[in-house]
Amino acid sequence: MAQLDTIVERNRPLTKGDHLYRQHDNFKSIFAVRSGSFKSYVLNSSGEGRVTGFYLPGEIIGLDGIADHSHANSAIALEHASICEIPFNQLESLSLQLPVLQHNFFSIMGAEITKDQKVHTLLSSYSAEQRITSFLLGLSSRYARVGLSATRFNLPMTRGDIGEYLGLTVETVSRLLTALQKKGVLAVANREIELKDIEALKQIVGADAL
Amino acid sequence: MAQLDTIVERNRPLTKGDHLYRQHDNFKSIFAVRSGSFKSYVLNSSGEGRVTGFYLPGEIIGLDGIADHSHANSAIALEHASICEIPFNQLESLSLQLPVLQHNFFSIMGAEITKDQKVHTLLSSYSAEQRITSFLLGLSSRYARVGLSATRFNLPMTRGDIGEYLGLTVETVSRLLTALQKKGVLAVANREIELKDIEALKQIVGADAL
DNA sequence: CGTCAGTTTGAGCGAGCTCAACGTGAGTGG
DNA sequence: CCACTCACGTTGAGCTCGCTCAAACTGACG
Repeated sequence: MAQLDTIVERNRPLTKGDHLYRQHDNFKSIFAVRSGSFKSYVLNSSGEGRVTGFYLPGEIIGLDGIADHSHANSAIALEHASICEIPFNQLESLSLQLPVLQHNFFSIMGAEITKDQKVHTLLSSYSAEQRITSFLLGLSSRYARVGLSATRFNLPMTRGDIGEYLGLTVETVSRLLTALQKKGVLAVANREIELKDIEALKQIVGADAL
Repeated sequence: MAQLDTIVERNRPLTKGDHLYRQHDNFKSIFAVRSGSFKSYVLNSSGEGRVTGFYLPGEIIGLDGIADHSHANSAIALEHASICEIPFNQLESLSLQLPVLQHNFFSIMGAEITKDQKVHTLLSSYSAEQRITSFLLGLSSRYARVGLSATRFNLPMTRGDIGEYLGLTVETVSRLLTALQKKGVLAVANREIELKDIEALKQIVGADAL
């Protein structure tokens, strides 16, 4: 892993609104989020965007460019953030020498595929309430994975971003957050959220959590 | 590529309803579809399934098991089918020796990720009519890729399967196929379909085709 | 302290779902 | 070869969840 370290470039910090790359950009590197958060999105012909993913510390962003050497999404910082840039061709070369690295990278891509398929199920069969709940539980465990609180965290994205990601409107997202708060299972004030009853939230999603 | 050939196992043919693997099965191999077609699906706790993908000749199935060495989906043959089985650990070993193979496999996984993200956009922002249309155009170009007709082909899956995949009910799928037929852009009889006006279909989906 | 993006709340509407009934064709057994 | 069956498909009628449109509120930042 020390060898991986040699090819990683620690880039300058990014600030809210900075693009990491844009749709159709030439693909050169993947990025590991060190701090802060990003969203990826696509623009349709009428100029409106759809959010395709959120990326938190410890997660990998940019895999959408591997297939055809050009990014399918744009990626933008949601707040102050820093990243590690990993040039893809160097990663490939090094993977030929380090079986563990190759194996890990296959796993990372496999995990992305599995995650996307779960989102597919979520979008094709869950109600609005289940989508929001599942989304919040997902954020919770992703924050927990990097040692942050699983019950109290900040939403780095807007209600609109959440809506685009989950296939809902801003209004629906807002209304449901209020409704869940009235149920007492969570408390939300602006971007700050506290999950007060994880078990109840899991029950809303159904036995099969995301 | 001749070396890849040495690790591929050409399995016995499968018939409609045969499982290639089941959810939670230990992951051992990925499969290339040689003929016929498959669907992958997950069962939720209440026993109902959601289709997560369709696999046609020339496509790779089983990538959902790479991440945690266990399949996230079940895969079942929709008709008589044959496959090539590629043991994954052998593929990994060989990839260490053949840079081209490693590169190609990264590309294949990257393509799967890009495809899944397009489905995400489809499910989160398209109307029922756009979903069906986009789905049919997708099938069309996938059949064309292996030398079959892009305008006339058989639907190997049921209306129910299509509905589960697209997040619609059987009734909606059926109604929309009838409606599209009345518009004159396609003709459908049972499983046989003819796309009569590809341009019109693309227009329904919008400028950004899937 | 004004501005503007983001958020909330309300009222009405409609796309797609639910429930129900009927049609159809491929496979099976007599 | 026909009758039966059962999964699959179609069509209709009514309802509901989430969308649309509209208006007001909040807070961050210049």
